[in-house]
Amino acid sequence: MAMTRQRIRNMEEFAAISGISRPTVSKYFHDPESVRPSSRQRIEAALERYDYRPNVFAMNQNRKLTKNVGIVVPYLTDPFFAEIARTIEMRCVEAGFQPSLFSGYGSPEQEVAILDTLRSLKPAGVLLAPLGRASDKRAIERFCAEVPTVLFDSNMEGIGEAFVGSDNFSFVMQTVEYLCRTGEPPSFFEMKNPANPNANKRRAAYLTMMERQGIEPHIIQIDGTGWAFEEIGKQGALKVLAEKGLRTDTILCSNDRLAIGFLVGAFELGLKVGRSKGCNLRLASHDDHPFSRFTCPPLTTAAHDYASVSEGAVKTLIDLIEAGGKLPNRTEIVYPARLIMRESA
Amino acid sequence: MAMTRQRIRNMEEFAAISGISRPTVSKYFHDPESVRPSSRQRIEAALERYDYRPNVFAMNQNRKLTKNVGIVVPYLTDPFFAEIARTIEMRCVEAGFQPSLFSGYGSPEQEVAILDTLRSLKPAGVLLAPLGRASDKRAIERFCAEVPTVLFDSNMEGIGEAFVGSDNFSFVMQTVEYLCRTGEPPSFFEMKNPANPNANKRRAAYLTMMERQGIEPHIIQIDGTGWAFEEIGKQGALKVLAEKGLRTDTILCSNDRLAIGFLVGAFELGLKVGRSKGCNLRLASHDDHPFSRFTCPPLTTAAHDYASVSEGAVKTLIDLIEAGGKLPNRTEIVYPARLIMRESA
DNA sequence: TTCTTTATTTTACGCGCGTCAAAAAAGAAA
DNA sequence: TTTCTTTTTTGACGCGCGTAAAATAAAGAA
Repeated sequence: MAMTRQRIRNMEEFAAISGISRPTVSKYFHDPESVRPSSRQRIEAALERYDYRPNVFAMNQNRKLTKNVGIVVPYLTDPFFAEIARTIEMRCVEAGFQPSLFSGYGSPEQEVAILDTLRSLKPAGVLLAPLGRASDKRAIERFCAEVPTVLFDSNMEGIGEAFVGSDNFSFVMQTVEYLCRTGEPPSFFEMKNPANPNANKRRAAYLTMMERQGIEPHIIQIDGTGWAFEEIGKQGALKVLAEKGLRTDTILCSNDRLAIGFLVGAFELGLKVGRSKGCNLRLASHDDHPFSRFTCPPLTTAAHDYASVSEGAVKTLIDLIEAGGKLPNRTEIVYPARLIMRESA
Repeated sequence: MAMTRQRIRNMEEFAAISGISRPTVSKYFHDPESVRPSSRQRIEAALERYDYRPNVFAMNQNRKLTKNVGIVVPYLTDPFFAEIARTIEMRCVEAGFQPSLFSGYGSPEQEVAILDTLRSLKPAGVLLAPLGRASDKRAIERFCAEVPTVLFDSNMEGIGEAFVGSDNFSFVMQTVEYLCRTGEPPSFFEMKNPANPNANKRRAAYLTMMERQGIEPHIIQIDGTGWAFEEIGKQGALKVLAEKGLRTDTILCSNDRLAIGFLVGAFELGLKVGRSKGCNLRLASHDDHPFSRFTCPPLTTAAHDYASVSEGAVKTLIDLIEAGGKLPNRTEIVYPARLIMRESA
């Protein structure tokens, strides 16, 4: 029990109390094995009596290589990003780094403000999931030139030392193949102006897949801006269903959040979604959003390999850091999706 | 366009370039109005040519009162906390503070680690939503004694300078009253060992409300630990419904996440939830979780006054900071809930 | 026991900036 | 123009810690 007989203000005070010089104490905190056992004992004895922890930010002030890692996501309120941020954070901690999490909540200005703050943090490296189209590319490029950065989730050509994400084609390939095999071919449901580059790749993949199967593609693009995807999906569904704008009974949403909204729209109109008999619609989607298993019906979707992406991203970043911040050539790692069949399709 | 002809490393370099002494530049960044117009012009001219930003962490190193604010939530992957963190963050930025967001993801050890990191940040104040029962009360108490802290969402008696949250009784009062008035009285559905103190208050409120109406209360407590409330709710629903453990057709969940799980369980068993004719169950809940309007059917729930809570928390913290970190007596502000009638009940 | 060699510790300085007291400049009054 | 005030600016030091080089202690060889 580290009792506080007296508050220790800094390493100097703590060193005085433990009877060791401050630099040695500093070495101890950097690596307890690096000091003589006798010193170590005295330090640890003092640590028992007075609880003291070095100031992380003062540590990084003058350190060549810090243990800080910045994690930047576009929108933390989206459980998809929250979940991937969580796993990445935990892996960073396991690897002995101290992660700091940031979200710009959809604002490009906030995004560059975060990068500026991050510079002050002198991170050993940064894991950045950029906003996408709305991002200030110049600012991000400049940042990546200064700080070892690995992009994840959404790629920006040539920016950052590496990219780790999911293989969008693999997502769409599996869902389209599954839907075509087990029923009518799907229409593709998406936002007209998606902010995220993955959306474009998924559309392209849909077109390719339909062409391969010799089926005329059908894309439904709905209006809406911002990050309220569920609401956008719902409104889109109400509109499309009212206009009878469907060609088949099967819909493939670009992502789960749109699908979640679509489900509500369909529900409101009294339509039954599912693959069983008596259902009016089949609905599938992509991402395996944390909530997609708790919708009614649960969503059939192509799942990110969350574990691999987060592990891969952190591993790539650590390699990058150990390589001194530069990689011989920009690597792109993408993990395939896994089809998850639930009730909705 | 701040072009970088030459990277500015620190304020010294920047001061040299702009032809002003460093301390004056420092003053400028603290308050541009505080320096002579001629100096200001020269600084801003230099700012146009060389983009430089002071190191935030070095700034705070030696500052009497920083502009840092720490925000700590128990589980950021829960959209409820993500949403409240987002609004709080934005209000802090508006008020001229720099928020840093932390989540312990349910781990008490992580929670105290975060508090230790926060000490290093020398925050002007901290907004803390503690884990609850699992928290290391001693550690939190010590922290609050050192750093001006306002608790939010979940209260801990006597800890922190103030508490801002929602009035649990108001939540339950409204849902119980509504359910009783429009149909059969509800059974109360909750976890057996809730980690969050709000859960206990809600149970107590349910008992009080039922007593007032002269109706025998009926509480269903389900097993489960951790933060996977939806799954717990689903399993609980499957069990309760299979055992026909309901007394009426109406269920009131302690919180929306349990309710979301309950909905899936009911769906799986082919039960229709809703207030319209032909439905088997009515289900209501508390929180107005961001997803509760996108469930099928959308959830009837008592909504947190998100805006008031976040505004009140930030305002209280700023008052606390301006009062020098101590308030004459510990204040507790709770905002009433607002009943939101949707399809589920 | 004495001299090397090597492992530790200490000395001294730096990181990027805040802040106070002293000095200089600007402005007002004479 | 000179003198006195009132800003501004600047010099000097400190924050809490990292780190290279110098000094010391421990260990081994002679």
